[in-house]
Amino acid sequence: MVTNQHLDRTFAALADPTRRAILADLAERDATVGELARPFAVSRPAISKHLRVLEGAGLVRRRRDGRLSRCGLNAAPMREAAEWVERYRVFWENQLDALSHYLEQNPQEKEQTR
Amino acid sequence: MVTNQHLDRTFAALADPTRRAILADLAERDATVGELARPFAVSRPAISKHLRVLEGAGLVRRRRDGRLSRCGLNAAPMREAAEWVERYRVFWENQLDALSHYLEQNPQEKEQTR
DNA sequence: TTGATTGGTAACCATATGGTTACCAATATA
DNA sequence: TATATTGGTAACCATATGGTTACCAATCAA
Repeated sequence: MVTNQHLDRTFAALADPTRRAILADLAERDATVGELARPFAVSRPAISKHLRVLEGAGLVRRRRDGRLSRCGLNAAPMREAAEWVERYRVFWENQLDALSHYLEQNPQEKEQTR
Repeated sequence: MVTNQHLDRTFAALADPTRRAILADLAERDATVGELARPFAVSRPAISKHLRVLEGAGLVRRRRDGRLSRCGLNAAPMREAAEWVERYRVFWENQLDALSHYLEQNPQEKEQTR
């Protein structure tokens, strides 16, 4: 496998609803871990783990500020994920189930891979 | 949690490199399970499991044709995923990441090294 | 009809994930 | 200084994931 672990981690991070909600929060303002945890019915260690996953994917940056941990969004890794998915847009827009149709229109793009 | 299980399953399906490679294959042509398994150094049951995950996410359709199982791409579920990620484009395009956010709100700390 | 091909299921294994409670370290504050 | 707040770690648990081998059912072909 040619593993693109960046992409693995980004998609995996986005696969959890709590983590997507955390990212949505951070898109509006930086926040402390406590502020991020408040809306959720889970313990702080659980949020801490989610933040570690998000940090591992590079989507969140944490910096200690006194006893507070301030978190901020870093959307940069999403770019690659967006680009990966974008290549399939032609399929969902034109109801093309297989590339036979696609190749009729774009024979030069045959080498497209992950 | 407001769980969007569609999105959960789509992102989770995309988080595995073998599954992304299968989708890339299917973007070029419909294929049987055996054809899909050939490039990979894993057993057919493993591919079968990956296909079940992809089917569960609605990304692959399987239909039995004699003793062959023909698989086809259905990119439709990627649309929602693409839309979700798209909302963050402004962040990765304008470098509105955690650090610049933070510095906008805390200009006195600009001279700190990282 | 016999045998090879295709692909699915069963059972199992190791590891990862997402959650918990209990506790600890550091920091701010009365 | 004593205490409350913040958030991290440790240990544990249940379940999911990704892989294996062994086997089975169906179908195609000699």
